[in-house]
Amino acid sequence: MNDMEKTYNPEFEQRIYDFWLKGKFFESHPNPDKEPFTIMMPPPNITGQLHMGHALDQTLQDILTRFKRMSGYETLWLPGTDHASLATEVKIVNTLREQGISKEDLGRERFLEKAWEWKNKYGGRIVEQIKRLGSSCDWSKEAFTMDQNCSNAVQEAFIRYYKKKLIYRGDRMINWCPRCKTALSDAEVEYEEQQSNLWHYHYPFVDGSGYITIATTRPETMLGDTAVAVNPKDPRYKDKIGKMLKLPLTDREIPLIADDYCEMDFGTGAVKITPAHDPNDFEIGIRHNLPQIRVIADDGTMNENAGIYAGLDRLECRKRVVEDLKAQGYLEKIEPYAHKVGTCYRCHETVESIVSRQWFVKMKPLAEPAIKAVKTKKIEFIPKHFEKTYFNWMENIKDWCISRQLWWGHRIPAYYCDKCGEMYVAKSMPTQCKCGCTTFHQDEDALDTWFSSALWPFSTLGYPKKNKNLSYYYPTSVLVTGYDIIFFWVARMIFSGLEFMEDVPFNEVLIHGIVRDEKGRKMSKSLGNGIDPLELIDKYGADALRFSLTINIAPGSDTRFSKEKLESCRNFCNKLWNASRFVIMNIKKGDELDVIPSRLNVADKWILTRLNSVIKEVTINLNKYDFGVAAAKLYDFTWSEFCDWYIEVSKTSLYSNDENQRKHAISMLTYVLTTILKLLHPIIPFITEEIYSKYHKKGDAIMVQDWPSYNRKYIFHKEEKAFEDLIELVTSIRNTRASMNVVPSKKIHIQVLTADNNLFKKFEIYLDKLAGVESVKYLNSADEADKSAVALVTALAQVYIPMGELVDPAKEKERLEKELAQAEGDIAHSENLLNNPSFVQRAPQKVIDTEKAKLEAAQNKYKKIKEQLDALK
RNA sequence: GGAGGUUUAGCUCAGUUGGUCAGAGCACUUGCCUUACAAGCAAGGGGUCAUAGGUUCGAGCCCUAUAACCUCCACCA
Repeated sequence: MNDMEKTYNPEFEQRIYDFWLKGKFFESHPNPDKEPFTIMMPPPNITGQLHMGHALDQTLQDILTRFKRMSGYETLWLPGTDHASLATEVKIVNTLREQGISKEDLGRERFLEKAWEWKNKYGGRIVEQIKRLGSSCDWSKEAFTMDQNCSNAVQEAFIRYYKKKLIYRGDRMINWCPRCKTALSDAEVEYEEQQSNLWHYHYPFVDGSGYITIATTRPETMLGDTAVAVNPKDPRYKDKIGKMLKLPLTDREIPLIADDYCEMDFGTGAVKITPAHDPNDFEIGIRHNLPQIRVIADDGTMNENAGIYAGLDRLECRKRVVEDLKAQGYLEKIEPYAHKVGTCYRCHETVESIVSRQWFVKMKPLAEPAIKAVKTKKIEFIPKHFEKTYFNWMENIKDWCISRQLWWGHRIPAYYCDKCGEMYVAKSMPTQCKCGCTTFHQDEDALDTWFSSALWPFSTLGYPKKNKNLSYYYPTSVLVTGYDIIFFWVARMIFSGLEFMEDVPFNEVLIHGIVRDEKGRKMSKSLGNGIDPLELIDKYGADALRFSLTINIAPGSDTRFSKEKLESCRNFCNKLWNASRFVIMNIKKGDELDVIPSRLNVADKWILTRLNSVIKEVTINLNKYDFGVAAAKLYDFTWSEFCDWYIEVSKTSLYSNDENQRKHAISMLTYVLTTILKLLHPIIPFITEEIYSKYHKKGDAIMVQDWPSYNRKYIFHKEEKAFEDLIELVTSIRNTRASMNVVPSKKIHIQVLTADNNLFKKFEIYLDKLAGVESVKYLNSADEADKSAVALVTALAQVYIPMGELVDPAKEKERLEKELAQAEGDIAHSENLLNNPSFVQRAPQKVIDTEKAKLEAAQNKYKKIKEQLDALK
């Protein structure tokens, strides 16, 4: 029966995963008799490599999925990947560049062929890596944001938005990445603090009446200035408003205008206005009807409007402009200044604000119901405080720029007449324009990746086609993700779901933190502090990694990864392995397994009561997504109660000559072990499945067993207390042995004075194994005790251990006095409370009762210790 | 400039509606190859729960300030 190795070795994980796949245990089908439980996996980028963030995200989702599956839900965890428009395109462009090819050389179609080639070759990597974690998702439904389903959904959504006038095309201020050469949404810009300068220089009035000094962080944009603005109330400039200024380094003249936007106390109070390259200036430009002069080209160099500076990179131009201003006497001072600069979230190049013709989603009408859905608790964030983050973003949202100057992605379904330029938004190219022309060209741009991700909860289920999956699984149950993509993704799924499905995409959003390194730093490529989960799995096993990511985490907070924690979890697996190995090696043919015998001893009743309590707590905590607590409870129960005490105690039965006792012990041990394995399964699926298979029918899978339920029938509070008293007694004896340096092999004899000899006799058989007690002599009174014995006072009994010369009366007296003092302290504490009238009046009866019981116990103990002390004298 | 979070043992973190809540793992000390496990067993040391007030019969837990650190959002040139 026992082919288990002595040390836990997770090499069986691959075999177990194959077993699950073969059994189709992960697959889900709409079942009207069951309630669905659905999770949509946040699709990792096809360019991605598994990192610790994925590992955490996957583990939590898998725990939920496995838990709900065992709890009787029709469980679907739908996996997939994201085409990651920008990230993938950059990757392919780089690969091509190494071969000396540019994407323009290749042309759109050939480029896309290459991209699909790349996707087919590498896009599955991350999926294989996810499988190594043990994720129990339904691979038969695996989706990709650019597969037919999702593309249909994207087209449908775009067209419906457009018809409702929620998508429009226009010239707006957008964020432009000069390296990626595409527009970016506001969410895709990351702000980084940079050390820069505030350059002060002046613009002279045309009429020769002096000059006005402005301060800027971006001198090169002055070439596109079309005004200088001051606050209308600013006394310094009040009478000069409307006058014309000469723009240095150019031959242009610009007006001095008044706008409330200008703060009087910042810089010089005067702001140069560049409507084509700054979002605020853009607004001011519109208010004052100023011309927009673009001076920066798409590639980040200065364009023809920059005169002699044309062709220079914008940063080079900055230097030259400053030099020239200085040479011509305009520059006044340069002040060091730290400010935040927007950078591209992919390549971290400084983004430029540029006025450009792009596609936008009108956000206000969409945000409103999305806010309401959370306010009315149709969607709940866990932890709740993330709702504030969500509201803050949604309430201040601006229109979403969705067009990208990329090829890899969903091409915008807009077509333009070759002759008159009339635009048609449709699923396919129109055949005839109203001008009569029959040739068209499609919009060159692709959509923001997040446009398709936003549809994920229903596009993966076949939307826009009405079908069984969609109606059964939507809305999904819970979305599990990190707080870093609340804006990118969660918020957008919410308004998209409400818009197209007329229902929320999920009922709950479980937000978890990020995995940091042992110093608390974010893991990042640039820091080089990333840890490869695959290496950890190779060395310690996926179960150990999963457990280490689960135990003691608090919802929503970041967690630090440490090797020590991982090792302790691996050790736990080893412990579980060996405890199981022990139980299994004692199973004999014909033994009844996994059943609770009809007659139970005190130890059985204790472990069953404890087990029931653990079932209850683990179930409650998993239901409220408190994985850290659930894992910790299981860790403690398995190790400190089942292994340390119950198994130890049951050895007495297993090794006895009484075959009935052995059978009884095996039934109980397998029952408790199997229950533990089930409870642990969602967290550490591989090892629990492997162990389960060792003593169950071939093909039986623990992953589809029923979740253990709390059973009131097996709650025995009296025996629970009695066994805990035994633990106290044994610990007390061990403590004495240790402090007296009695080697474990040396047996001792004890004398016992107890109120319940029968109860103690039930425990007597354990004492040899647990405390090295060879014989017990029952006393009728303390007087009969050996006078030179060490005396222990416990709830169960007074125990006298004759130690012969080993006992130093002085030391023994000291020990007893210490215990006496402690008992005195306890008594004083309780008495204080109970003598306090307001406590007795206001505290609940339950609290008062326990306090009274405490007092009584302490008084008892005090009395007995006192007797010992007196006897010593 | 707003918003949120964190602060508990040497380290990493748990502490559910205020009433055995002062805990776990690792580290540390001591003794053990006790026939499941040295990735182990047993015993132990170690914390004014950031600071100062307040509410309460009772406060890591609730309230108010303060400090330190972290994160997100925001157009101050």
